[in-house]
This record gives sequence, C-alpha cells and structure tokens, in this order.
Amino acid sequence: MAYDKAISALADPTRRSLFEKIAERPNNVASLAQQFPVSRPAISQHLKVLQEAQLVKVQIAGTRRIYEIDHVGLEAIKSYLDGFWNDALGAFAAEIHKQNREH
Amino acid sequence: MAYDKAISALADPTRRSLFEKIAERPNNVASLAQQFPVSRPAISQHLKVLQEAQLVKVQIAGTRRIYEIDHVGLEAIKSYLDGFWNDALGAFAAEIHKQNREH
DNA sequence: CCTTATCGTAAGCCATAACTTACCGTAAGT
DNA sequence: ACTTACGGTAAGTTATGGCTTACGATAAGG
Repeated sequence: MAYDKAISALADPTRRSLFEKIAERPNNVASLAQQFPVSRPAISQHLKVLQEAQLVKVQIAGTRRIYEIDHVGLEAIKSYLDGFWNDALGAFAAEIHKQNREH
Repeated sequence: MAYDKAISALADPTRRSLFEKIAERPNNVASLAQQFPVSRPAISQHLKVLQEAQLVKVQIAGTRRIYEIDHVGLEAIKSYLDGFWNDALGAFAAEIHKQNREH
C-alpha cells in the first residue's frame, strides 16, 4: 500500500545497510550505531524513516529499544513490482494488437 | 545484481511515474515529456537514470528513441527482496537459538 | 544543402535530505 | 534522590539530486 515510502527508504545506502543489519539480527540503537561511521542520532533518524515505511518495528525492553524487521514494507514493494509483470505483458500485447490494426 | 541503482531510480516520484507510463506503452521522449509538468531535458535525464538501472531500454527509430521496459532491473530488486525472507527467518531462528543458549 | 524534428549533454540554481552538535526525557541501578 | 545508560528530537550545516535554460549532434524531408 505504502510502497513509495518503503522504496525511498531503501534508496539511501546507509539506511539500506542498516536495514540489512537489523534483518540479520534484531538489535538496539546504540549497538547498531557503533557498526556505522555516522553518529547515533543519525541512526535514530534513519530508524524513524524505516519505521514509517513499515520496514522495521520496535520492541521496548526497559530503556532499550530493540528494532526488528517488519515484513509489511517488504511485501508492499514486492506486490508493487509484481503488478508490473502483468501490466507490462498486457501492455505489450496491446501494443502488438495496435500495430497490427495500424498495419 | 545492480539492485541499488534500480531501487534509487524508482525512489523519485516523477521518475517512477515515468517508468509506469513506459510500462503501459513504449513511447518516445517528446511524447512522454508532454505527459509531465517538467521539461523534456528533465525527462531525458530521468530516462538515463532508468536506463543505467536497467529498468528501461531504448530502440532507435530514425531520429526518435522508443523507450520500453527492461525486466532486468525489476528482477534485480525482486531477488534482492526475496533474499530477505530467507535471511530474516534464518536470523530470527538463530536469535531464538542464541537466547536459548544464553538462557 | 538547408531546414526541421528529435534528443542528449553541460552549467547553474534551488529544494530536499542526510549529517552534526546540543539538549531533553525516561528507565534502571545504587 | 542521584547518577548513569539509552535514545528521541531540535536546530543548523552541507551535500546531493532534480529542475531549468542553453547548446550541440544527428537523422529525415524538401
């Protein structure tokens, strides 16, 4: 549904890399931040974007926040892309049809 | 393979919309440009990005260039996303395993 | 040839977004 | 209560990228 947010969320390299880290292993913010050359607030901002895109979700554990994958965002992109195979083939068939009519 | 270029190519709204138009129907540059509120050179630049991401390919017809869908880029994104289901599940299982060991 | 149509590229401008430092709130430990 | 750990948010800076105008290159048509 919100495939646009999910796609632009994964467009940024460090944010995509962050998402991959979370996919490998759910983790908290500080622990994720020290795996990147950017500051912790930068990671927080990236996580906010990923969360709004429904690519990750949080699980609160005391003062820590464990981020883990949310499959909703991934599914949104996937179904968006799947829509193209049908559409593309349909449009291509229609185009052949049209060219035949225009002989 | 080059999923990163494909993803960031589809991140821009007008470029994604342009890609959708081409998916509906292969078309030349000028004809595509007049369907958008931006200038023709802007469309050319978008097409260049889409082409480098292997989302579209060109077919030269005289002085015109017919742009049509290239499925390589779509396939690249799709397989990148598919890689996550396995990885995510594997990582999740590994996490459970780890927590058990840490009892 | 000369003109016209079509399109790519270069240079520059401007808006957005990624990053930094600084600050604040909250939860847990002593 | 005080301190410490953890992390979100605000404000400001900088870099990236999308847009425009101007120009050049090529193919078709008369």
